[in-house]
Amino acid sequence: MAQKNLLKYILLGLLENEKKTGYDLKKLFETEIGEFWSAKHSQIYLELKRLEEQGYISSETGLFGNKLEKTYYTVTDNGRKVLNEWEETPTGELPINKDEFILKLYFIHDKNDKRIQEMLSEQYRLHVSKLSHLKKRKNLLFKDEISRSKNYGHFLILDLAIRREKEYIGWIKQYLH
Amino acid sequence: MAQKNLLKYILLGLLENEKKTGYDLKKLFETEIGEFWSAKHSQIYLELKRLEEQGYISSETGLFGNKLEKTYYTVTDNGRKVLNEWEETPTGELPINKDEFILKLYFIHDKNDKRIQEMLSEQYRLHVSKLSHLKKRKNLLFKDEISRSKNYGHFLILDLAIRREKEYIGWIKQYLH
DNA sequence: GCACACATGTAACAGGTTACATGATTTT
DNA sequence: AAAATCATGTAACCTGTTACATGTGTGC
Repeated sequence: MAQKNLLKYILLGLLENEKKTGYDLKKLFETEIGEFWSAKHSQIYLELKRLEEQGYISSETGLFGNKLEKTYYTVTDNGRKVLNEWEETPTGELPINKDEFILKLYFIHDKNDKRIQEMLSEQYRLHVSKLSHLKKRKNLLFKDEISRSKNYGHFLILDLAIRREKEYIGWIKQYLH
Repeated sequence: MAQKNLLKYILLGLLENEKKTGYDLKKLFETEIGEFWSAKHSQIYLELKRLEEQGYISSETGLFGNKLEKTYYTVTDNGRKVLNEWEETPTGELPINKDEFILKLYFIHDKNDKRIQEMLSEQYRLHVSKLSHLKKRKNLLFKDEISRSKNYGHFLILDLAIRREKEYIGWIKQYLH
């Protein structure tokens, strides 16, 4: 995936309702966003620079709370415009989920190859652990109806992620003996 | 995803049992492999060159069947070695599935935002169509037990893909009104 | 004869990771 | 005092896409 620059929209989306520093954004990628997107700080800081040059965000540097020097970014009207345009554009074309485990499995031809069971066990561990993590997130963030209504999109994708993990685990169980 | 060079192993894996041309490989990415990986011919031809330089594959150019000039590639012993090493290495770390639709949804906060239903309908169409395609593939390739045993890994991942699409559709239905 | 599939390549560029760098503040 | 976290950046490099480029064989 080398060309669509979706990071741009993620940053605009994250800055939409609240000014944030590059570091704040970086941390979001380690938690919340990390479940469905990744980006390193090096890329984030560069992209922020570029977005500012393009006039989609504006920055404000200074000593906030008299401590470290920070640079806060806010979305401009122009930025809000491109974000909305993106949100309204139909996505089309399902993405290909590049999964190394799937790939390895594809190249194992023999039903009785011992590696299949080893690989399935490893995946079982990983997916059970991921499911547990996702469930905790859901409980933490979306206990009540109000929190769901406030961040409905996030609730929906978390729900999808959980269903997906359950299904994945069901599949593994079917073939793991 | 810019560094693991998994294409290398895909090419080795595809060449393992049968010599193929760059064009043959390209076509595989348009069908079979295309369901879980993508690569353009420009990248394939370059990677083949590199793999040959590194001694993992060898080539044979000529007029096969007295028609077009083609270059066939075969895996060397060295290539087979690195392929096996990769297959035996535990994959670890679940991949992040970068999905633009998921991303857009994440940034829609209001439960009653009309765009949610539009997006869900679009995804419904896409996933129903994908599911139908996958089912056809399964019927075509894995009708009987023998074909399953011969390409068991492929059968497994096709089965997973089908379950995944069904689950995805179930999720959409739950929230689409 | 024309369109399409076969067949192979190169070049420019964009997106993303790793590594290099630096310094302040907070926690142990 | 040391370690961890906060905070921001640059440079080298690799992967992968898009576009450019060229020529042959086959089916209509």
